[in-house]
Amino acid sequence: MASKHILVVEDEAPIRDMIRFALERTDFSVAEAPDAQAARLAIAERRPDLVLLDWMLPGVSGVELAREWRRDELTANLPIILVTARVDENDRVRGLNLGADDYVTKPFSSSELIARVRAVLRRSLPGGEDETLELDGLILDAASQRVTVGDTSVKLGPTEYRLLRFFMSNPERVYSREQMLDRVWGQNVYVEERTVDVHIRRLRKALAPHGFDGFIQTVRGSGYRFSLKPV
Amino acid sequence: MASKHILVVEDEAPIRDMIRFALERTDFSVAEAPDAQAARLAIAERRPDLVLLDWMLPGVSGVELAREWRRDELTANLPIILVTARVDENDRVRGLNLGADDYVTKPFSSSELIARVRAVLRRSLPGGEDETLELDGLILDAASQRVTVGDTSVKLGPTEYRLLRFFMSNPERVYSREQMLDRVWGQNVYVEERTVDVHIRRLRKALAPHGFDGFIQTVRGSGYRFSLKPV
DNA sequence: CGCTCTGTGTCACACGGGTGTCATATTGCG
DNA sequence: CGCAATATGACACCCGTGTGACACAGAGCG
Repeated sequence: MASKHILVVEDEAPIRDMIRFALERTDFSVAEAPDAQAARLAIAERRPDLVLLDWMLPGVSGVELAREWRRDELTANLPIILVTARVDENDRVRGLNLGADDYVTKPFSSSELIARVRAVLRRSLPGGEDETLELDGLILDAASQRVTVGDTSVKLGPTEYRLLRFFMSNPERVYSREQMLDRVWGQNVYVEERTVDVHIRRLRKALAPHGFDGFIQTVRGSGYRFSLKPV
Repeated sequence: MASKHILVVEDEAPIRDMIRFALERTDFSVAEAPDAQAARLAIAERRPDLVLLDWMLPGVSGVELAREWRRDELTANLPIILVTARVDENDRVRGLNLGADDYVTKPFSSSELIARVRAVLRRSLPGGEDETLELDGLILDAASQRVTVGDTSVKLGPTEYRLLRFFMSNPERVYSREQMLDRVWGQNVYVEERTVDVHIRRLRKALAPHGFDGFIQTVRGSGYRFSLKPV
């Protein structure tokens, strides 16, 4: 397959070089940007499959940049791995809560970096692009981030959307709450497992008027499953 | 909750004991092997959910063993964590390249070990492989945790499901109540042996409408057996 | 700057079903 | 027949899940 393109946004040249070296050795294609402005240009020029984003940047910080991208429809589901020297737990939580897919703290080994990059890419692969999923009349259009059934649209929050997207990409399969947190919320997030229940309920509630709530099934003691077959 | 089974391949007894202690305290089920040959036997006897493999072993080294497993279709995606005293980055890369899922260097703390074990297990599917077992029309799909016969699905509680899964993975063989408690309930659990009888009955009752209850046979004085041949 | 609105995570509580244990009936074997 | 092992039904407890409410943080807007 064509090698994945990765954008490295990092102001310190030595670290940037180290990352580039590690990535290129593993056969990734790499673009670099020292600051937010350069990063915007780089993205416009060639859309990367993943962004390695330094938390601390001169001028517009990595956090702000990430939030900016998350708001824009075009870049909303661009996989982002935050790179930071901070170890503060609060920062970690904040970073992940704004939608980063993973989090790497300096110093890190190149093998760790590669592993995380691979993991995130692997997860975002199915349906990472503007794929539109359709299951039994339920249509999820990734390009417009919209879910419709027939001609009426289903109103979903961002998390519910990602949850449904995950389910529709992986139907007929049981996932534990932990796995769902990993793949829908992002790796290394610390949120209560029971939070999943709440979002499951919200998703069910949103799907109920259209009769699709039965597809989300509880597997007691294990987790949840998205299935076309009734219980 | 059936605990995960972990095989520890390590020639130095003190280290092996330390690892075993740390794992068992965290409620993992542990098997040990001091060398490659013993490891092969242990895997044949009971397939582990994960292997902790020492790099340096007398005779056939851990690296060779890992490569051997990776070649065999049956063990190709068995999660492996390499344990080693080496810190050379080249070795690390070699280890990961031959398919190890993670890498621990001695000396390591038991908490680090546990963390890595958990992380690797989390990535692999719940219940090990997503194999689907089929015996004479009775289908058990591990991915969706569903049991079907024809197009109707069989309603099972969690314990009955695990029990049936155990039986279908090991048919034509008698197991004592004690063995079944170990493998289905998980070791370190204290429940009455008679409890097995009750769950056997529940499983039979669930399978009866489909005519599969005869497969679960009582072996008086020994235990139970799952067999396609009638008594 | 302050307001509202929306989305999110966490908690408390309710409830239903799963689970283990016992008492009793039944079966198998010497 | 007598004893031991197993089958079965009943039952109480408790864990896992559903659900509503709430606090909090950002975004948008005047």
